[in-house]
Parts: sequence; structure tokens; C-alpha cells
Amino acid sequence: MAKELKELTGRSENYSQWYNDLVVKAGLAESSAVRGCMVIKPYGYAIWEKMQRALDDMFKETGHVNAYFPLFIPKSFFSREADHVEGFAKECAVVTHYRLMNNPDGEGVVVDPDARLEEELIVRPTSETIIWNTYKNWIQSYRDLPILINQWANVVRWEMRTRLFLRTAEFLWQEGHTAHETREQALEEADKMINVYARFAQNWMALPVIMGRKTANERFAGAEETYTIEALMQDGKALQSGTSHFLGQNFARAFDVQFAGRDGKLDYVWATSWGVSTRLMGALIMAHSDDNGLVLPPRLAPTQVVMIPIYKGEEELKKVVAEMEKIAAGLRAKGITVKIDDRDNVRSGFKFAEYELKGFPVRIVIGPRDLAAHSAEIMRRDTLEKETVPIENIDEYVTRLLAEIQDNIYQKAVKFRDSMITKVDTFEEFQKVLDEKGGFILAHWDGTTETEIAIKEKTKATIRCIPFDSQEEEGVDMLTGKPSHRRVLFARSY
RNA sequence: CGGGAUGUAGCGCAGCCCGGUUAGCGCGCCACGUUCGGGACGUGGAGGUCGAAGGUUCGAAUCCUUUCAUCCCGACCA
Repeated sequence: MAKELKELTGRSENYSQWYNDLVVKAGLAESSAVRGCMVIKPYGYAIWEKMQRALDDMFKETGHVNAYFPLFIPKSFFSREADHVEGFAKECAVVTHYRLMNNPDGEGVVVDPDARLEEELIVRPTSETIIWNTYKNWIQSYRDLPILINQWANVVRWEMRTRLFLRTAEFLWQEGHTAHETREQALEEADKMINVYARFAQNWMALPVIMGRKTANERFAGAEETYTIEALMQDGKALQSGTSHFLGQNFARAFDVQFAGRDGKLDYVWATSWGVSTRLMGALIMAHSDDNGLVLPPRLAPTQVVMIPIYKGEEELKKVVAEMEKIAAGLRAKGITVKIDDRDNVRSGFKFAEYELKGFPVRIVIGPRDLAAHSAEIMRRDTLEKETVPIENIDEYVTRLLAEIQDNIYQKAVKFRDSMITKVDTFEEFQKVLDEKGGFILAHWDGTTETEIAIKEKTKATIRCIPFDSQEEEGVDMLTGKPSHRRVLFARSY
């Protein structure tokens, strides 16, 4: 972790360790018995469910419907699209047999050698092939288009090194797969969906992102164009948080999906695919958390308000909780999710720490003093500021506060992100910023894959994207000195 | 698949170099009591084939061999 950053965030040297501990301690997820796989615990899954619901609503608003395609893909499907197989071949789980038997030579069970599949099945790493093989049967004419389908599913990519949420062997995601009549319509769709992702990140996750195009080298296997949203984590590394691909006619050709056009001529269908995964959970954690634990944006927090009673003896507890129930009813009537923690086997200080660790946005504490004064102590998780407010109209106060927290978390992330974008003109400067500051770097690039790879090998930094909003600007490549017409966005990334 | 490390109670570890009672400690767990406005304390209790197999020895968590697993650093990647 870069020096300057340590001062900025106060975060310890080993950010990876810190991240991993936080995920486990906050009860979001843990590694499982299966190598590289993850158990998402109820609290983590509750956040994912809120993300799912919000995204799904956005997909519906843009005219998409959900469907489900098989987990297994015949091996031969993969070889249809050359780049696609190249991109995924190295990380596939392959099913070769369909039966076990008792071990004839001893204990346990073994794979029945007689149960070998004629054609191996691949556990989907992504579903383009199986879906386009299906679309072939659904599309005859331009009247069958567009097809705008999304699927919520799990996929498997046999990664060598895994990290909770950021890279696991199996992960949950959604993948949209659309089919269009014209190139323009497909391009428009790909553009529309990366914008949906950006809006989701900003409005729900309070996560500012930079939208742009991937370079040829970083493109999705089989795509003509890949759009991405790139977010910045607190350790100065970038995280690709969502992608939307314009697939051209590649998959239509590979799976022979032609349609009769308005002019009566046959043409191949134009395609897009787009997806976000449980990796967004990682983004959420790494973008907002502080040394006390998670900081969840109120719109994604499974429970927005926790109420903790202070009391001596059962009598007092009853009184306080009764008051809390009244307040909770008022909050719930406004659509706010509330939990009253009346456990008597842990002390209030323990509860305070626990809910901070879990990132509950608002905490309300009521004790005998407050009861007498008809007030409550309210703490906001993002700033840890406490305030004592009258119980009267507390629902309005909390409603306002939740909105303010959501906004504040976002503004804070924007401020941090903006402070971590550095313009650089020489390679020396580039290396220096990477090592000492991190973050995004805007620099000139000559547009060749060779230079891009050379920079990656020297610095581990990659071109995250060519931002949509980048201005034309004459310059020279910082490594080769060749002419460049715009700056691109570099960073070290997850 | 290269380089490094680690496997001892649910979790985190000590003990191993230099073999020797009944294998310890912290957290957590259970019971009771005192506590309760920022991670409580006391007393009692439960919980272990020391990763596995083999060997050396009167005796192995400790030494030797083999093996399995996990983690970290590379190559790969949303």
C-alpha cells in the first residue's frame, strides 16, 4: 500500500489481511471446505439480495425479462468462437462422468469408469455459447427481435488465486444476453446497460465509477467492444465493477443465428452481453469501510436502524423497549428497517461495537435518562457523530438522516476518487505515482497492444479504460514517445 | 506448476531446536452470581485420536521418512 494513502485512510500496511478479516468478522462470508469457493453468510446475502432487487428493477425498466439457461455446456460449444475458447479454456471445470460406485479395492466411493460421458460438459464460466445455441431456435425473422433477456445464476471459473467476493472459483452474478436487428441497436443496448450499472453503483452503492471502453487487449473474449465501470478502492487499486459487451455478429456467426430482415434478406443477429457479480460486494466493502468496520449505504443496508436499550434490571428494560417499539412502528411506517436489540447477555458497549462492525447506518440508544427527557441518542455510522434528539418526530429526523448518510458516503468516495486521479506525462513520474500514491493515472498511450503489455510488465499497471468523457488532447506516449490523441486511464487493479 | 510457510479444542496460538508425569494458554461456549450510558468480572464446568501413515526409541506433539491439506508470493483472472 502506498505511503501517502496510509496517511489518508489510516489503514494498516496489509490491506488484504484487513479486508479478509473484515469480511469474516462482519459475518458477510467465509471460505469454504472447497478450494477457492465461498460461503456467503445470511448477512452478506441480505446485502446481495438488496442489490439484486435494485438491479432487477432497473433491468425491468429497460425492457428486460428474466430467464434461466443450463449450468452445463457441451464442450463442443466452446470451440465455435475462437477468441471465446481462448479466453476461458484455461479456467474451466469439466464434468467427465455421471456416476460413482463403491470402491471395489477398499473404502469409500470412486468414479465409475463405465460412466464416462461421451461428450464432456463444461460448468458454465459464462453463458454466451449455450444461450446463442438456444437463440438460434428462437430467431427466424426481424419480428423475433430484439430479445432482451437476463439471467441470475452462478458461474465457475477455476482461478488459481482467490479472494472472498473479489475472485472466487464460483460466484453469483447476472448476465444479460440480447439479440438485435442492427449494429446500432446492439451498440445502443451495450451503452444503455453500462449506464445502468453506473447509475446503480452511484445511486445505490454510493460508489463513483469511471465509464469507458476497454482496449483490445483487455476486451471480453469474443467481444468487439467492451464497456466497463471502474471503481477505486481505498488502497488505491482499481476494481472493474461491471462490464457490457458489444459482441458484433461473432456469436451469431458461430452458432449460425440468421434472421430474415425487413428487406427479405438473411443477416446475422447483433448481440450484446453484460454482467455484474458478487464482486460488487467486495467493491462496497473496500470503498467505504473504516477502522471500525463496514460502512453500508442506507439504501443497501439490510437493516437501517438498530435500537439499543440502556437499562438496569428487567423492569427498566421493559419500559425502554416499550418506548422503542413505539418508535420502531413509526419508522417502519416510513419504510425504514429497524432492529431492536434487547439481548441481556451482552452489554451495550459490546453491541455498539458489533453494529459498527456490521455497518448499520443509524444507531438509536435510549436509556433511563432519555426516557425522562423524552429524547434519544442517535449516532450515524458514516461519521460516528452522536446527537441527542427529541423522540417527537424522530421518524422524520431519521428519514432525513438516512438520505444524508447515503449522500455523504457518496460525496466522500467521490472526493477520495478525484484526489486519486493523477495526470502524468513521463514514465518516471508514472512509476513514482504508482508506487507512492496509487490510484488512477491519466496518461498518453500510443494505442498499441505491445506498449500496453510492456507497461504492464514493467509496472503491473493496466489500462483500465479509455474514458467516455476523455477529451481529445495531443501528446506523446510516455514510454515510446509516439503520438497520442487522448489520455487513457491506468491503474493497478484487482 | 515454481518459491516460502503452516497443520496442536469452535477460533487464535504456545510447547518441538534439546524426546520423559495427566498436552497448556487466550478468546469463545455452558451454569450460577454480581454487573449494564462504549467491546464487564468472579467462581465452577464441558471440549484434544497434537493433519494422516510408517519408522527410530523403554518412551514421540517433539527425531526420521512418506503423504495429504491449507495459506502467502509468482504465472491466470470478473
